[in-house]
Amino acid sequence: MEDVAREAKVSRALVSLVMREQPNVSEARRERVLEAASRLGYRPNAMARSLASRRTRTVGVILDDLRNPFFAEIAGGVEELASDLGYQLLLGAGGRQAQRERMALNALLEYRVDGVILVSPRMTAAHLVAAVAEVPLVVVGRLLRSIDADFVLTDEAHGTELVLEHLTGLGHERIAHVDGGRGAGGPQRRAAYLRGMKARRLAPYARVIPGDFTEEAGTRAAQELLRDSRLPTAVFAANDVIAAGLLGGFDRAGVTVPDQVSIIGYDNISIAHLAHVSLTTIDQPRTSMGRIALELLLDQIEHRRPGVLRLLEPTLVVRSTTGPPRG
Amino acid sequence: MEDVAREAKVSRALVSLVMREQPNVSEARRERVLEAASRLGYRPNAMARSLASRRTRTVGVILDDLRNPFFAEIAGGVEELASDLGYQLLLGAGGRQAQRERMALNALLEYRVDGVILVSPRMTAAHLVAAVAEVPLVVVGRLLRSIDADFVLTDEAHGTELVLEHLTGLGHERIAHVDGGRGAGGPQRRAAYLRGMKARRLAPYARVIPGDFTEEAGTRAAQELLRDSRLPTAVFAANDVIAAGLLGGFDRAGVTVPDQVSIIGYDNISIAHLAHVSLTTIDQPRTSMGRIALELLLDQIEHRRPGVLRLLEPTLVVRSTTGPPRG
DNA sequence: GAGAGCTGTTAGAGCGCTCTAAAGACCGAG
DNA sequence: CTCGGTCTTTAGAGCGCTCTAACAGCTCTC
Repeated sequence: MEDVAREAKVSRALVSLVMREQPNVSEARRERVLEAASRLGYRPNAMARSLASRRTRTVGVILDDLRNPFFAEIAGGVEELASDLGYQLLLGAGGRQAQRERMALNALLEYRVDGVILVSPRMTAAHLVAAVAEVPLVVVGRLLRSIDADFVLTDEAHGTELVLEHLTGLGHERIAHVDGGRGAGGPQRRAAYLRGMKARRLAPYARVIPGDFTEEAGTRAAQELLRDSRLPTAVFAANDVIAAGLLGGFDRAGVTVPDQVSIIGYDNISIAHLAHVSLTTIDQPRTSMGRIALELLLDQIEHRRPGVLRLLEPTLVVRSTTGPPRG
Repeated sequence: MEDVAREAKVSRALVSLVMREQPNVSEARRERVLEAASRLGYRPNAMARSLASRRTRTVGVILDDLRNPFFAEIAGGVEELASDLGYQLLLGAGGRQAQRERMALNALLEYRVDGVILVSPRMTAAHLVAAVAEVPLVVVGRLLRSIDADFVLTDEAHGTELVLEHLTGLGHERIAHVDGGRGAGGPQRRAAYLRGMKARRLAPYARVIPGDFTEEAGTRAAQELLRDSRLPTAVFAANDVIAAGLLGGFDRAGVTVPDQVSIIGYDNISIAHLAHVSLTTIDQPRTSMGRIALELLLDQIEHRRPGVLRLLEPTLVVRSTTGPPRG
């Protein structure tokens, strides 16, 4: 910067003003500075800028694992908007362990990110409270009323209702559910399923098969269901990956979908739309979730304010794995 | 830091030594400093540290799009190792546009990342040359002999040979190829396919259907093949997504896989292993590619040295979409 | 033509660290 | 007791920027 100032025969301060595109710089000098900068191949040092201005123009994102498309798609939404707005993304993965998650968060805080987006965090509420005291925070996919942060959620109850409406609309009554265990959304979907079945006077047909959001859980669930004398006419999987497992399990047993059993997933991850899978499912707008999370975060960075809850509506995507019941 | 020094009754310099875990600090003082730091909730400022030490302990990763599982999995590999080694990840996406890619790179350079990993970059060789002059660079999935950077590649020719060996081993001769256009790996796979067919005296049966690494390309290719009087007995898709499109297209036309036609993909992205898809394919070790890229980068950061080329071997994964030819 | 009120420019302190060089503490050897 | 050597600690100068306050040079008003 020193060199640019000398080259353009102005003060360092003026170079700074030009680089930050501040008003009240005469056109003549602005050009002289810009020209000198490009002649010298000057590249501003964001570290120094951050140190002096106490603003890094970076945001941190912490998620479970990039290899899980659900998380990658949320990160994709954040990235897209961030780069448009000139923010830089610092990424950390927690690998489903609260411990690693906290370490990743600490690392981000050392870099003085302007804000943090936590996607389905596993850490305890106490740790989240501590974090909120240090940095603007947006939590995606998990709600904690005790914490004054922003939350981005989809309406799991509504999504589950859409599932049940769709299936009962087709005439299904014996609807089983493969649940997702304690991961984000799992308990809510199970509870909403049980509530919905009861409300429809289908409680006697309700059946929850324990799972954990993995394909194997789906495969196992298919085997378990096949052991019974009579298959349910429809199965509601807690996510698409479980549904894919079910699809495979039934396929191998010669059970056709949707002729003998309907299958519906949740999330609408990219595999769901593949023509060959063509899974009926509930769409969670992952990219939007990421984008909205960042919007809230930046707003929070600008003006500290009470936490906000953004509830997004999931939608039903009907494809080929559901149809009317047979028998 | 000032406060910690005062609290522990030592100099700032000593606090710095302790925080960096340098040797030659007496046990007594080290503990006094550590205790003072935790009492004050001191968190080192990585920006200031980076500014003073001229090392940021961050690496930049630039890829097309996080929503593409192939890229997300490579990034996942980088992230995993980075967090183990105490490096922070700055992420940028180029969205398949050379222009955006360059902007993302510039942004990373302002943050003075210690090194950059470029995954299947689209920018011109000239821009890469310029980048290499400024920062240690590792390029994944693209080779440019004129550039003195590190490269991580898989052996596309070998992978394609594995495909042809597998198919001809099953007895196939009429093997078509749906190609990937100009994206990374596409031209290499097509060329190797044509070479391999010729070497096996199957050149008359060689047939390339133009595509572009998308599912639609696969669907269209299926339609095109179905218009012919006679189907090939096997189709080699330039990647798994194309293969999925083929699968769907044939499925809808009532053509069974692998009974009437075998299908083989490339990449082994996560959908490929799903029981219901069960795609025979070539595995590219994405996570390792990311990890190795980072290893090379860090090594390059330590000691500047001539560029290195790391060629990884792809492997064949036989699942259910290939079988012997019929008719 | 003096003062107020602009706009455009600058000096210089400071952001929170690292790093070099030098000083201080402590040891055994002479 | 002094000296050289090793180990530990410290002062202080940066790292490359921003930001405040002040200043210079205007125009406008009365």
